[in-house]
Amino acid sequence: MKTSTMRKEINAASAEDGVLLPADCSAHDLNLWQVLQELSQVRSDQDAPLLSSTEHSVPAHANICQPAMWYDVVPIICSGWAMTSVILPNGRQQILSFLLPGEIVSTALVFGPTAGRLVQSITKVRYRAFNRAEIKTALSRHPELLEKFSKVWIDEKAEADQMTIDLGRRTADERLARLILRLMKRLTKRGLVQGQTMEFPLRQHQIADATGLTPVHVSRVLGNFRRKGLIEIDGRSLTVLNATELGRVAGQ
Amino acid sequence: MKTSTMRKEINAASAEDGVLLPADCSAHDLNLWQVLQELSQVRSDQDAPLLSSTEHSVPAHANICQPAMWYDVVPIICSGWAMTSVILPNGRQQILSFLLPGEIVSTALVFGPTAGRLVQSITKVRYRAFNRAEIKTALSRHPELLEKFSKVWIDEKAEADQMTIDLGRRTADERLARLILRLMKRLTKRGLVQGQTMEFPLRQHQIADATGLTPVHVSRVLGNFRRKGLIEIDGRSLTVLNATELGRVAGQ
DNA sequence: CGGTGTCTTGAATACCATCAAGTCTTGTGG
DNA sequence: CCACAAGACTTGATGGTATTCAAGACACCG
Repeated sequence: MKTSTMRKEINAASAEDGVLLPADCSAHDLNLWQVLQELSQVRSDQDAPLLSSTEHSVPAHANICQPAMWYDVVPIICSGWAMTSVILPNGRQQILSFLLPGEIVSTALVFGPTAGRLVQSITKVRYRAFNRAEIKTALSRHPELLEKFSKVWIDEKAEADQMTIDLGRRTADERLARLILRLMKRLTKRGLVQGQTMEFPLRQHQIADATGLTPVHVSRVLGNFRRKGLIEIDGRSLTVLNATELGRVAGQ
Repeated sequence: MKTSTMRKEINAASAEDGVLLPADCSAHDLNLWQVLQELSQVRSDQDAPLLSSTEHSVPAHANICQPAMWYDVVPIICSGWAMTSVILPNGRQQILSFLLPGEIVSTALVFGPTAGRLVQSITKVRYRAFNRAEIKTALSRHPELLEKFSKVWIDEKAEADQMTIDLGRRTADERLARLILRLMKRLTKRGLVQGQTMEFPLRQHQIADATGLTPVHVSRVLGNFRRKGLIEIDGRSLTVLNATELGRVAGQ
């Protein structure tokens, strides 16, 4: 639960800038933002920042990183939704993860470039690009940063495992119910859920590419959910009307 | 096709100990074994080893780690095949990864226990259990160890991503062809493939649980592969007879 | 105002699952 | 050593879930 003052901040912020972290990304410790932010302000003897970074802003549906050019850069989402995906030669696409405010594109990216991955914005996105080499050296010098990274890594791995389980062993109904519930959980941690309502900027074809289904079938299943009174989708926001039943569909 | 001498070597090695790394796990640098091995032998001033570890041996189809007890231990496979999986309440099972000689169960395990995962041996397995706290401190003190870990981490992530793509966007034929080719690639790196033949101790129901299919359908597809002259399965070893065509089925 | 992208709905089809029976192997105890 | 049970694999018949193809409604945008 959160106070009404917080709600106001979020609404004010999202009005012009899409989804924002409260207090502009730095007021919680669930992600790397805080630590990196602090380290960016620590200065060495020569008065140079320990970690340099540049801020970028891209519109919705733009590329943040392309398969071809994998610079020496580690982007962290500041506001908005993004996603990482792979496009197969035959045109099929698989979304590997959705990236929410405060999340790093991939912890593996800190240690080396990744080939073939596409990182795209879903909403308008602001992100901060750190230098890989700098993060690497900071990581071996600051144990608390490594500690923080390992936590993110564990979360990332857990998410990936859930994805694998969903795709391998669950029905379409279960996958969609779980996607909704897991996104809500992640957004809740970041203070981005109001009651049972959250921003939900995903197109159905993106949901399909994340759950291994077709857009047509996603439409059918979500239609059923709506008719059964489980959820309500209104514009670009989603409300869970019957959380217990939705949890039952998701398999507890 | 395989020569008779090659087959003999494999058989000789596997006769008593299952699949072994050449020179007992320490002769290559693709995994953590080498580094951890060396660190185990480095001794501090008090003459205590830097990293302590205990060696274990379990028969085929035994539990190495259970969901309930996730000790402060990080196991690394020394010889044999193992797997990590999750069992859902309704009895369905999803295998998250196969573990080959030299591989760590999960890099995330170094930083904290993981709930709900099952690690089981497939063949007879020898593994070495390291202490988590010791690895953690060693990791922050020895940059080359962190460097090595990050490489393993990247590989692990790449494997997990491929798994997701396979389950989400590929047909049964593609999944099975790719599983075979990727296992062969990993075994080749470890010097465990002779020509086109490798040890292949997987049961079809395990292949099914890894690829999100049913055992029945795995049987059909593998039967087709055999009839088309793509592979040959003989006892517990697999030979790729037509690598180019199998690659084509896998989608390049 | 046409064009494009998104979503919905219907009908037919494909892929894989389920059910079921049977063979063969493996292991175990009499 | 053989008999028997249990597990592993194969194959056929049938069914269900999700895909594919197709058409139409609706909103948004230049």
